[in-house]
Amino acid sequence: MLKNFCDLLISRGFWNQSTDDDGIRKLLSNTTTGYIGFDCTANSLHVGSLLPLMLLRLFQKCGHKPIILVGGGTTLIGDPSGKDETRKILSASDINNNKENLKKIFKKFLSFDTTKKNCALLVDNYDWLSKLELIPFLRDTGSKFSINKMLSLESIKQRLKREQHLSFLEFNYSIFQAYDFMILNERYNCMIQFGGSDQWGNIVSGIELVKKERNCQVYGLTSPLITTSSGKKMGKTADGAVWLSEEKFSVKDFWQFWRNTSDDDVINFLKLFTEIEISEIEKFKNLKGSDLNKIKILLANEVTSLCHGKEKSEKVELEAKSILDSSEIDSETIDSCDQKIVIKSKAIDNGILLKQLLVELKLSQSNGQSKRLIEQGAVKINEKVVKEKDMSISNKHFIKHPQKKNCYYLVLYVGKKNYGVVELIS
RNA sequence: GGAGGGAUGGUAGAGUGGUCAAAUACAUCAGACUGUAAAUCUGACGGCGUAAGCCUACGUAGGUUCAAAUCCUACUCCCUCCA
Repeated sequence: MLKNFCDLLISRGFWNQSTDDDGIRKLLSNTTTGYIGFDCTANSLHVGSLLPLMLLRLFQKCGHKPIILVGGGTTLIGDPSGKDETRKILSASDINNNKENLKKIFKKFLSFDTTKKNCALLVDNYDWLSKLELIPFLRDTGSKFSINKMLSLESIKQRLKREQHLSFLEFNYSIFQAYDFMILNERYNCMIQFGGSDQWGNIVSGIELVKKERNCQVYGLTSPLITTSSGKKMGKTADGAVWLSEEKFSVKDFWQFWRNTSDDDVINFLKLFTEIEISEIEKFKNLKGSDLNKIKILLANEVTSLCHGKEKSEKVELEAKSILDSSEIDSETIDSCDQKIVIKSKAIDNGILLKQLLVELKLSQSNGQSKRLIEQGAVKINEKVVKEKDMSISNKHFIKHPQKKNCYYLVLYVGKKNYGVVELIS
């Protein structure tokens, strides 16, 4: 059992705003139940959702009971919070599929071991939202909401102010979220809701509803929205999000994502996304330059282990080392490289164009791009920069595999971090 | 129901008959410097082709024209305002 949850949250940077500081401290001095809602708009979560996951994990470690609510019902509506545009409405089967995939991720962070009293619980608001009937719902619950108040919710206000479209469907979102809280309170005695700071309005609505409807004081706590030091929303790269599931984002890239954290974020990220003791992290605070750079490896290892398992994390760390630090690539890296093709030596008797090879290895999108990359000095064959854009590769470029007999290979680099292996068989 | 505005490359956003593969910015990619960071500087940034060049692209389908992102017609979608 860990120490006080509140202090833990504050010291690690999870605490943004609460509805009642003292009340929450008091509540959390005994074991209690809390929840966070997740949309299932995608079939995986990205690093943006890592923060709430870590928060729930801590919550559970402190002995409390976490509930994960997946928004099977609310996803049919779409939350206007923090969005300029109407969200896409998904089909029920998509949502179901997404839900299944999300479960796999949750299991990595929370214990669902039912023999324990505080095992995590996964619920879907579709279970109750889908059963609602409009007229009774409007009478019982709708009457508790004031339009005047709803219009002043930040998420709604923003949309109206900018004269952006807001459908009635979306307008109802916060009512449903409030209703969720009420149901969870009723069924599981759920006392606190967590969420990102953009969820504040929705959380408060829920608290008010529970108060009115069930005469019970519940609480809310938000965590800050994490932006990188350069002010961008975290976890969005150019190609899209940094996903937590391997199928959508390779472990290698995931590790690299954390490895490349900018200096100013390292300490924060260690606090938020790893379980390294805070006292330990404090020691890193004064590090600069290459010393700080080394800490990023620790960060990458920790987060990757948590999300993908220690084994995979260690493997990619090793891989990273061998690509960059040594001129010789170890045999394991050659064998396990994701970007690898095997060709028959006969097939290249007359040579094969380097630019085509790059495309086949997915190191380049097109021959044209290959050419440009070569011209810019980005392409290396076995560590040697090649600038001849129409170069042809033949048997003589291949080198002997350090262990396997009769096996020849070739390593192609594009830039410093991307590489692919071509294996030659007779 | 009525009136108006709009749809351009990953995004934002110029362009309103030929010089447009389409300004500019951001993003991205590569190179240099470093520490696999940030900042900065340099270059690239539709496809095919060694190249000349060819092909495909400005919401969709037609049309006018020697020539269309640009003009006309129909359609689809989006937005705003009034009721």
